[in-house]
Amino acid sequence: MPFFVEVILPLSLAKTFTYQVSESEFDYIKIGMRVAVPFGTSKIYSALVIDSHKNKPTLYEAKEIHQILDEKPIVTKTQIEHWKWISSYYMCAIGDVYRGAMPSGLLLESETIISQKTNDFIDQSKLSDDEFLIFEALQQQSSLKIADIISILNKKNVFPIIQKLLDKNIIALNQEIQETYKPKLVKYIRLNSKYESDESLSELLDFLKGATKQKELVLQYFQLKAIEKKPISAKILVDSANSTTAVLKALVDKEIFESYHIQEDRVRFSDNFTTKTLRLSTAQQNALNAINDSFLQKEVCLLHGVTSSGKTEIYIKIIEGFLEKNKQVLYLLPEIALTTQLVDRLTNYFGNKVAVFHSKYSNNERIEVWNQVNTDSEKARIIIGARSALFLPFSNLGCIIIDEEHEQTFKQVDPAPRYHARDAAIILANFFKAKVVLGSATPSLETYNNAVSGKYGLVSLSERFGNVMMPDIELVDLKDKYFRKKMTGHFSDVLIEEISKATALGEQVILFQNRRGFSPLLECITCGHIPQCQQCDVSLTYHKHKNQLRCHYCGYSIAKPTNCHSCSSLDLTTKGFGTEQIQQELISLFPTITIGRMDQDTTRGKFGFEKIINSFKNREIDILVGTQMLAKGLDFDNVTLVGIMNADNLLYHPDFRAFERSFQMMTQVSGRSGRSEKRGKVIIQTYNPNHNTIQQVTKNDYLGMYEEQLYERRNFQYPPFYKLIKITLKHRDYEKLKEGSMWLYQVLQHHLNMPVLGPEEPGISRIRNEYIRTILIKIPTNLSIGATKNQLQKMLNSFEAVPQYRSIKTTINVDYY
DNA sequence: AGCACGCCGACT
DNA sequence: GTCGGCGTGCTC
Repeated sequence: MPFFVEVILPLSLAKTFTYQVSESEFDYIKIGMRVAVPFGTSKIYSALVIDSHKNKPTLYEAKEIHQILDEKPIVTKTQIEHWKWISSYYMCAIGDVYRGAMPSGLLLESETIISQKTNDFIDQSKLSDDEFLIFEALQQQSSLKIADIISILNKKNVFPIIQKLLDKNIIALNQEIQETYKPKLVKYIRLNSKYESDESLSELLDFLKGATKQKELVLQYFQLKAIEKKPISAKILVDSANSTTAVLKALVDKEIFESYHIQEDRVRFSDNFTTKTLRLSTAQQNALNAINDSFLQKEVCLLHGVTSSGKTEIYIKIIEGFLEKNKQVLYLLPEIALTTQLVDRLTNYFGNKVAVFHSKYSNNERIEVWNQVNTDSEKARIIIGARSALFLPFSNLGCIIIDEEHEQTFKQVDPAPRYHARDAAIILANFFKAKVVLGSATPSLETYNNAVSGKYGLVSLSERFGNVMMPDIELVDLKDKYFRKKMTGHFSDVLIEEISKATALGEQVILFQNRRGFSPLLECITCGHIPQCQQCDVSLTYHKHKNQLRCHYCGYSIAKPTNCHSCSSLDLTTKGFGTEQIQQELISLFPTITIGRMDQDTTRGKFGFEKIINSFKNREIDILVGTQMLAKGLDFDNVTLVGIMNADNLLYHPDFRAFERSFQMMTQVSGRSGRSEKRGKVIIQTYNPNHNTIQQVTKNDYLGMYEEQLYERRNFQYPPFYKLIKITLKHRDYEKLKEGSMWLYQVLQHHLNMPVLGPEEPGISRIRNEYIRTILIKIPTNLSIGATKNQLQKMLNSFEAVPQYRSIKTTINVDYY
């Protein structure tokens, strides 16, 4: 009787595939193990087994698997269920989820290995130059990879030459699947047992009389041995004796020392932690109790605590509670750069139970954390990570903490799966009956709405830790300042004065300039008016090449006005200025002060971000100019002044979330100010000091912002009242794309009983020679989302069945942010 | 996603 | 007459 397994391939394919296995393989294979399988003519992939059965496929002959790659499952059944949810909810292939979820080191792809076939005489004169080069290379190394051949020949297409060599029977091809993970082995040194007695020891030292360096090393070994009583690693021995590996090797060769290896974890934190008792303030304790109470009835609880209210301490106490129940805890952060700060705090309290997982870790490091979580190891009870940590093989998850819940970086944009880590985490928690804490000083509207409606618990913390006062926010009216010539570049007199005062006292300053200030908006210099879209409640963007203003959402456009629609002034300008310019101006204003800049240009590289943060923390930098990165939960205790250079750049953004985000950004940046006794100051420069959102920031009025924006969202048909699905179409041929997207739009528009917008030409309408169009579908929450997605999928399928349009690539973004 | 198959233009 | 361009369709 034949035996079969169903597998997922790490490709963007929606189907699972069936392979044949032997009976003994069938008995051995468990769901969640990887198998290497041949796929297509020449590829081997590491597929994941999600089922095994005895039903012979009727329509095709199943191929046999190549080999089994695991001894035990490395993916849990819960994970597979979770992946299925993601693939269905976010409308992507299950293979995409598999590929996105696994550390790349566990997703092996075959590589073609070229080796020499015979040792028979080969008539080299019959080889072409290229063929000879390969032949010659094979004399030196027994095997070559395709990439090697490409570099040897310095050609892109090497397959014809390989084919010729194959025909001439000179080479053979093999597919090899390589395990890339290598355990880290540390070399240790011990004394050969024959020198253990005292008399042989003095003999030894006598023997080494002439070799001073070697004798020193042996003596150092005894010293270390006396203090440490632990195995001594080769590195420590050599370093502490100030010796060299050559000396050590000589001793090993003489059989005085022996070397041996121990496998070690790559990622370790010191285990000498001080068990600090953590005392919560009354407010914190109350919040903690309230969260625990809410967990009795609800799965998810929102902790809405103002900036600097000490949310982390509350998280620590919650984690402690779940650790006592022997549960795993997942702690998600929006930004990798924030992990370092948090890891320090958590290891201080919990010691070596903390593991970190994110994409900047090396392959080997990620696989180790994966394995530790898979075995529910003591070393990985608390996992800190960015959104991808969600995919670890938890078996015993008790709680997920999502800090800075409102951050949009939790939503993956590209590639598929385009999931939102917060929403996917809540689903994951459901599988485990685990609890979720969402934390933020400025919750997303969706989350706050869920909390207010009673779906989630809601706990508020409205005072800052240690009775630190909320910063004093002062508005500067740019219109007035420009009019009265009180501006120096982009700095108002007030801001300059406050900067001088703070720096004179040795205090630090943060200046915030939104990077996106570069997006071209038409702004009136006289009154600050920026033209808005009539239908979408967003700013119009200026398109230079067409000389018009456009809305990115509905495609509405007008010719570029010659005078301001609000005050009729002729002084219109396309606005946008960046951090670099601010830095330049600062240098000329304050030549003696050290100025740092933090944006995407300066934080490149693995530790770029940390380097800037640390030098600011160490007070090597007096003024830090930066972009939104500054808004993300960083603690600086010496900052007393925060300046927001131009709030209007934030506000007038072609995005329905612009006001919500502006509020979040300004509130978060303001929160960096005055984190110790002295009350912090915030200066917001704006053309619109009376704008509702700015007023709400000034008064720290989250609720006011929430209610106003909720009203707008209802009016303009946006989340949380409507679910958004964005379809992106791409093609090299402009006309074909235009026709195709219109075809799809009309079909959707005709069959879906809901708003369908587009097909819109986005601001960046061509990327890598491909034109882009987008269609936005708004699903009212009272309609079935699942049914709509099914309908949508059917229409996309029929779109792909139209011969002219099938070459148009479509991507679907569910819950488009 | 990759890779083979198949049908039309620019070279030996 | 062939090499090679990319449109089309399939992969268990």
